Amino acid sequence: MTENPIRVRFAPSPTGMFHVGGARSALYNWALARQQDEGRFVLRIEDTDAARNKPEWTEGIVQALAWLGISDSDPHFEGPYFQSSYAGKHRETAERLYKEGRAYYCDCTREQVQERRDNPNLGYDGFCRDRGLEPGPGRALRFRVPEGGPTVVEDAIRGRVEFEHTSIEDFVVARADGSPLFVLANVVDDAEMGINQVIRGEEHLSNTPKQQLLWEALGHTPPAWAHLPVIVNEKRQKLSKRRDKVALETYQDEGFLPEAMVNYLMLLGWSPGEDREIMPWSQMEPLFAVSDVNSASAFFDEKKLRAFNGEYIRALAIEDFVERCRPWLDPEVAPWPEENYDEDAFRAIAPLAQSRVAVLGEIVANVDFLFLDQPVEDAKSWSKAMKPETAAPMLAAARDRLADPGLSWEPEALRAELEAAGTELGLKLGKAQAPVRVAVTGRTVGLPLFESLQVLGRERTLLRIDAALERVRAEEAGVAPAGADAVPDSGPEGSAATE
RNA sequence: GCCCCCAUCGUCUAGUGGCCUAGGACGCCGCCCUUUCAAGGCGGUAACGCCGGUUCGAAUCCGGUUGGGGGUACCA
Repeated sequence: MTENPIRVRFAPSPTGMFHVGGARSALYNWALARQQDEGRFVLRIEDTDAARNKPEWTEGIVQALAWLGISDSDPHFEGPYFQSSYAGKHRETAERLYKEGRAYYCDCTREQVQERRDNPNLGYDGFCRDRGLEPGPGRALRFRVPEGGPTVVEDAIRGRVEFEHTSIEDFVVARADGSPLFVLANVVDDAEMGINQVIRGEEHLSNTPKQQLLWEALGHTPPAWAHLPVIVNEKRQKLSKRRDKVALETYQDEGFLPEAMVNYLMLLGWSPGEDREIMPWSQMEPLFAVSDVNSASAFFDEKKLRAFNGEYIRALAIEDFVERCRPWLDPEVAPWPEENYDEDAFRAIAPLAQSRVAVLGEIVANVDFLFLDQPVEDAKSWSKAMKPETAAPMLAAARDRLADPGLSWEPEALRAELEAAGTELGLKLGKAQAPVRVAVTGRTVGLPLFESLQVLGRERTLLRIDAALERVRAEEAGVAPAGADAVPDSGPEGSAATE
C-alpha cells in the first residue's frame, strides 16, 4: 500500500495503570514496526487531560512496555512524545480550519444543542453553520461536515465501512477556551509524526470518519486504518478498569511471566496458524499481519493464560526459575521472618515446586513451611488429615521411627519408615502420610513429603510432629488445645472430632 | 432511539466453495502413573445462531432475521 517505511504509534493516556487491551494493541503495533528495518513504533503520551497526568504514570507506561519486550532503547522505538507539547500546533490548526472555512464558531449551549436537534437521531443540527460567528467567549469551533456523500473508511480488519454524512454531526474540534479536542489533537499529532498506519481498538471506529475528514481537510493522506476487536469479560462487555481485572501490573504482581502474557495476548484475535499456540515472540513477530486479525471480540480467559504461564514456567532452566521467584521471596513481602530464610533450602526444594506453580506468586505457599517458625494454620487441612482414629497413632508411630538416631535422613529411608508405620496401622501410604504432612507443613497438599522432610531437617520435623500429636491428643480429650501456637477453631474441627 | 461492528465447541481459534462425518488449544470428564498436589501419558465431551437464496456442491458467497458488542460529550 505504501512504499514508505511503516510508522505506527501507540498513544495511551496516562491513567496510572496499563490496560491489557492496550498491551495487545502495543504488541501488534510493535510487531509491524519491527518487521521493517526502518519501521518505527512511536510512543505518544496523550496527556492533554491535565487532571490525569503525572510524570510517574508516564514512567509506568514505559516500564510496562519494557516488561512486554517493547524497549525504548530499541532502534524501532521512537519517543515518548507528549501530546501536551503540541498544543500550539493544535490551536494553529484549529485556526486554520476556521480561516479556510472548514470550521465555524458556534455559541450554542449544551441545552440549546439538545433543543435544536431537528432530527432526533443526530446530535447537532448545524444551527450556527452560516451565522458567520467570529471567535469569541463561549464559542466552540465546529467542523463543517461536507454535505452529501459518505466517507468511506478502508479498514484492514473490517474492510470497507461507510458512514453517511447525514449521520455525522458538525462535531466540535476546539472548546470555547480554544483547547483542542481529542479528535483534532489526535489527527494533528499523527499527521505531524508521519503516522501512516493506525492500529487501535474498535471503540475508535466511530471516530474514524471524523478523523479521516480532518486529515483530508488538512490536505493529508489519511493513514491505513485497522480497528482491533475489543477484549471482553465473561459477560461479553468491553473490559473496564472499574469492574474487571485489566491492569497489566496486577498480572505481573501475581507472577505471570511476560513471555506467557505476550504469547497469550498475541493470540487474542490472531493466530499464527498450523495449530500452533505456544510460540515465542521472536517467531510470532515476523508472522503477524493485521489483515489476519479476527474481527470478533475476544474474551480474556485467565484460565488459559494460567495454563500458558505454567508451560513457560516449566520450560525455564532451574536457575532461571529460582531467579524469577526472587521478588516473592523478598523479605518485604514474604510471610516469614527475614532471618529464617535459607537460600540453600530454597534451591534444594525449588525443582519440586517448578511444575506445581501456575504463577510465580504461588511459590510462597509451597515453601513457607521451611521458613516459618510454625507451619501455617489451616483449619480445613487439619480437620481433614487429623482423623481421631488414626491421626494420633500414626503421628506417634512416625515420631518413634523418625526419631531413631540411626535413621538416614533421606527421602527413600523416610518413605520406608512412614510406609511401615502406616502398614502396622492398616493404612496405605496415601492415608498414612497425610497427618505427617499437615503436622509439618500445615496443609494437605504440597510438595512431595519426603523431600520436604529432608530439607526441613530432622530436628524441626520431630518438633512439629510432637506439637501436632499433643494437639490431637488434647482435642481428643475434649480439651481446647493450649499453648501459644494453638489457634482456636470452632466449626469444622469440632464436628470432625466427633466423627 | 440513531450510527457502526460482530457471529465456528463453555472459551481462544483453524477453516477462505468440494481436502470438514469441522482441526488445535484452554477448560471439563474418565483412565494410567502416583506419598498429597501438580506435571506427564492415553481417551472422551463439545460448535458452524436462525431463515431464505446463489451453486452440481456451502461453515465458507448474498439477503434477511435474531442475538451480542462498540459509539453516540465543548472525555480520551
